[in-house]
Amino acid sequence: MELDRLDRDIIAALVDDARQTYADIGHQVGLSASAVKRRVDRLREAGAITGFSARVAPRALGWTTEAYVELFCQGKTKPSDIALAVARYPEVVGAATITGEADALLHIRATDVRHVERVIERIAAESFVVRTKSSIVLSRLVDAPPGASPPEPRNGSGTSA
Amino acid sequence: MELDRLDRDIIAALVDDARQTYADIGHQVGLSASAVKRRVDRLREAGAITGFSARVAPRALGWTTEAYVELFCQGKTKPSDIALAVARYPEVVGAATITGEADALLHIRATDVRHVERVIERIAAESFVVRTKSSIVLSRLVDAPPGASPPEPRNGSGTSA
DNA sequence: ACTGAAATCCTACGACA
DNA sequence: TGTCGTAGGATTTCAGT
Repeated sequence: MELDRLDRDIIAALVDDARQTYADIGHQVGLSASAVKRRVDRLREAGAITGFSARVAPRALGWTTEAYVELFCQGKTKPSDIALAVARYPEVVGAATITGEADALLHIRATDVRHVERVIERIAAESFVVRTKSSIVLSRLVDAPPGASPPEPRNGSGTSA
Repeated sequence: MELDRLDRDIIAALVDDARQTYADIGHQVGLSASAVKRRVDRLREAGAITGFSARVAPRALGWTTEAYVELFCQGKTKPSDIALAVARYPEVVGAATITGEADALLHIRATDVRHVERVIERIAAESFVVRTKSSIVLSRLVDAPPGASPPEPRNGSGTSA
């Protein structure tokens, strides 16, 4: 699907605040309320906007600790095997297969360091896991909503500075 | 602040769909619409809910490639230095200082591998950066909304399986 | 075909019990 | 906390460009 700058502006506005009125968004991007709604509906149908979600402070819910865990797996472990296994852990909030020495990288949220340890212990016990290498997060520096900025790969890197 | 199960259920409902009506949420958790609104207002004021955001499919916006980059910094680099530096890059959607060999881990989203390369090149040129070690994401396995699940560290790890 | 405007329905929000 | 009443937004329809 093709997105013009109006669509991008609307998405940016909705990422910033998903409960804004269509009139407000229209005022920001220079459109009428119904025009905005039409485009939003189209963006949802096209799959560009997958839904609307509350932004939650993990700390307020008790998730005070996070960690990244590299997974080293047996020879021919399928990504889907890893996906199925780690999806069972609510503490695993992110996972991806990656290039490099490790096969996968997990992002874990837990209530404390002891909790992290328990989860890693369990994951390390999965049949396909050979070894793990974990890093506890000391302080989070950036936590940006995904896709808030426009990807215009004209010449530079997208950064004006 | 203290959160009871009703609050958690409301948050879960809002994470699932932030544009639900208060009446719908109330129906799910067993409360009236205005009671739900009162709690939501309280949760926002307390900082448990920080806002409402549209969930966007990065691919639809052109972010087809992501990578994780470990940063090795000079002796006494402050976390705030790293934060200020990487915050200038819209491609850096996540960053944290971590334990282990590396000092920080960056999460980067870009339009293609070439774009990733350019960003890493620039970040590597930052004064405090000694070395970088990057991993391109092959496939994303899990991408959970933060804090969707309840942290009840009773005995196990939170996982029933 | 896409936009702006009007009409109807429904939700949010405050007051009261 | 639940119920009620009102103001305002959401959604549909219609006309214009």
